Amino acid sequence: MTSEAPPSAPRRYVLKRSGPARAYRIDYQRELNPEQRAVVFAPDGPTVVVAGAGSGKTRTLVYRVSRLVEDGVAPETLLLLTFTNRAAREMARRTEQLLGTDLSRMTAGTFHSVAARLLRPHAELLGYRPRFSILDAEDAKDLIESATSDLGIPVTERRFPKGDLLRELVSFAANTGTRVDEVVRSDYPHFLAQLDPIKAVVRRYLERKVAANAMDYDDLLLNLRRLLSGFPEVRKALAQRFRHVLVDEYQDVNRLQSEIVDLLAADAEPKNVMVVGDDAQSIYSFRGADAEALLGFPERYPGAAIYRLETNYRSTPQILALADASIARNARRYEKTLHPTRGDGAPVAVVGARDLAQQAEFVAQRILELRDEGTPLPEVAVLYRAHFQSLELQIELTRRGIPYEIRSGVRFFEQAHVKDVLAHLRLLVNPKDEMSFKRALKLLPKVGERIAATLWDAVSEAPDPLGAFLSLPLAKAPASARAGLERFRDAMTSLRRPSYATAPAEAIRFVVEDGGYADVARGKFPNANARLDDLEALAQFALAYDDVARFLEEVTLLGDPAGEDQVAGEKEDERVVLSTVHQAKGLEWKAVFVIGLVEDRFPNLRASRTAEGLDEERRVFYVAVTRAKDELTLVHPLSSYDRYGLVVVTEASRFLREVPETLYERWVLEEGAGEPLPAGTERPRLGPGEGAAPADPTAQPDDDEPVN
DNA sequence: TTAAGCTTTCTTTTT
DNA sequence: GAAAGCTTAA
Repeated sequence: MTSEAPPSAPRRYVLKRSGPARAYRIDYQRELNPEQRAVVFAPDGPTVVVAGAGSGKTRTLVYRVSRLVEDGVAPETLLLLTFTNRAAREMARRTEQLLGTDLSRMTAGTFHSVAARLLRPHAELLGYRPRFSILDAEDAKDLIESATSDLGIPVTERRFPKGDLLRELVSFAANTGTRVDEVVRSDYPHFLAQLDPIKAVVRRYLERKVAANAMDYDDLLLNLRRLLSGFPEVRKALAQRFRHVLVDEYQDVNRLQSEIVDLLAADAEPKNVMVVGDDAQSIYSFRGADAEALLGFPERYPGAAIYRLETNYRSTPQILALADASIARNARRYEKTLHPTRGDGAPVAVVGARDLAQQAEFVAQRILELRDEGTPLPEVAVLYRAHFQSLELQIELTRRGIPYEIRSGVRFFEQAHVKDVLAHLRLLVNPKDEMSFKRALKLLPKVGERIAATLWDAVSEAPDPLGAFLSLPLAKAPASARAGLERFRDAMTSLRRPSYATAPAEAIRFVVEDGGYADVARGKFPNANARLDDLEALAQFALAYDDVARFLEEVTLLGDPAGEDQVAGEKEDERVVLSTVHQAKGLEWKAVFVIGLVEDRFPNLRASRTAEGLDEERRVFYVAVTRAKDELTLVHPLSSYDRYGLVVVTEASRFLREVPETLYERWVLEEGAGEPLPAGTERPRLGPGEGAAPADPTAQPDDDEPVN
C-alpha cells in the first residue's frame, strides 16, 4: 500500500535476509517469538531479562546457550548459575538435546556447587586444604552448639539462642553483607543483651570450621568472594575463562551472590553477564535474597540492555487473571503485563472443605477423575506452603493407592543413617573433620559426647588427627567403651586402604557390613531394615563415581540423586507430585491444587508480621498459582488442628478473599455416601485390603459431587 | 558417663 | 503430635 509516489522516484525495496547471515542448525526464527529471539541474539554486554511467569524463560536461556555455541563460543567458557541443581541439570540436558552436542565442559550449577568446584584448586590460598569438607545445615548447627558449650556460656539462666537460630543469624549476616551485631539489633533485639557472647560463639565457630578444614554453605560463597577480590590474578584467570556468565532466577540472588557475579565480570570487557528474573517471583528473602539485585542491575552495569518477556504461554486467561489480581495488591513491584496466548479454559475453582481429611479426600478424588479424563498423574501437582500440610494428603493418597512423589521434607542425604555412614567417608577424605569424627565415634556403644570429645582433643593438633587416633593407646579410655573403639579403629584402618578412595560404593558397603553399621542401625532405628535398604541404594548410586571426594561433594551440594526422592508407588513416571511452593518454582503442570489456603498458614503467620513479609507471601501465592497450565484448584479447609490437635475454625486465606469473586468458581463439597449415584461413583472409602490398586476405575465423571 | 524416661517447645520457605 | 531437652536411674 504505497501512497502515490512521484512516478520518477525509484522505489526502494529492502531485501530481508531470511534470518541471520549465518546458517544455524536450529531454526530460531520459527521456534521462538520475537521477544525471546531478541534475547537469544542479544549482543555482547551486560543484559537483564525481566521474564514473567510462563514466558518461556528457561526455553530462552536454553536457546541462548545453543546460539552462543553455534556461533562458536566454546562450552567451557560458559558459566550458567541456577537456583537449584535440578534446574541446572535440566537446562544442560535440554540444551544438549537441542544442539546434539556434548556440553559437559560447560560449568553449570548453583552458586554453592560452582563455588565448591572453583575453590578446590585454590583452597590453600585461603587457608584450607583442597579436600575440605562441606557442612550441611545440621553439621553447622551442631558445631555452633559445640562452640557455645566450649565457651562455657550458661544457656539456661539467661535464655541463649539455640544453634539453629544462631546459624540462621550468622548465615543471614553473611549473605546480606550485614554485621552480626546489626542483624541482632534489627531482627533479634531480645538477644541484644547477649551480643558479646553471641559474637564470641560466632568467632569460635569460625575457628573450629577452619581447624576442621570444613566450610558451611555460606563459607563457600564467602570464600569465593574472598578469592575473587583478594587475588586479582585468580580473578583475571577466571574472567578469562568464563566469557559468558548467565544467571537464572536472579531475583532470588542475595548480596553475596550478586557480588560474586560482579567480581567475575569486573575485569571482563565486554561484560557478558546476562541475568534473568522476575521480581514478582522473589520468594527467598529469608535467605537474604533481594530483588534489588535485579532492579538495580542497570545502575550497576551502565549501558545494560533490558529485555522483557511478557507473553505467557503456560496458563489459561482465567488462571492468569487471578494471578494478576492477586499480585496487583503488592506495593512495590516492577510493572509488567503478562499477555495470555492461550484460549479460554476452565474457571479457577475455590473449594471449601470441612476439614483436613475432607480436603485430602477431595484432592485425591479429583486426581483420579483427572486421570480418567486423560491428565496423567505426573501432570498433576499439589502445592502447599509448608511440609506438614501435606500429611493428611499423603495418608489419603496411600490409602487409595495413588502413587506420589514428594519433593519436600527431609532430604535423602540429610537422614541420620545416611549421614552416619557418610561421616566415615568424609573422615577418609578429610582426616581433620571433627564433626564426622565425633559423629562416627558416638555410634559406638558406651561412647557419647564426652568420650568422643576427649579423644578428639587428644589428636586434634596432629596434622592427620584420624591417623593419630588409629595408633593412639586406648588405655585411658573407659573399659566399657574400649571394644567398640577397637572395632572402629580396625574398620577405619581398612577403609584407609587406597583402593577404597576410588570406590565409594565399596566403601559404603564396607562401613555398613564389615564396619558394623548394620548392627548399630538395628539398635538405633525402629525401621532399621528400610534404612539399610536406603544405604544399599546409596551404594548403588555411588557406583557411578570413582572418587570418594567427588562423590561426597556432589552428595552434599547436589541434593537428592535423580529418582531418589521419597516415593510411594512403583511406576516411575506415574506419580502425582507433592511439593512446597518454593520447590515448585520454575516448574509447571497441567493441573495444580493449592491446599491449606488458610489465614495464618498461607500466608504464614510468622512471615506476614511485616508488610514486606506479607508481600512476599503473596508472591509465594503468585508462584503457586502460575504453575498451572490448564486447571487450578484452590482449597481451603474450614477447620484445622492447632498446636495440640485441637480443632479450630479456620478462615479462608486473605489471598482468596482479596481476589474478585468473578475470577473463580466456588465449589461446595457434599458427602455423597447416601445418594444413589451411578455404580462407580462412590468413593472407595475404607476397605483395609483395597486402595492399593491404582488401576481401578474409581470415578466416572458425570454429575458427581462438586457443584458450584 | 550413658541411656532411658518424662517435660517442654515448637513447626516456613532452602543451598 | 513429634522431636528436642531435661532429669533421673544404672
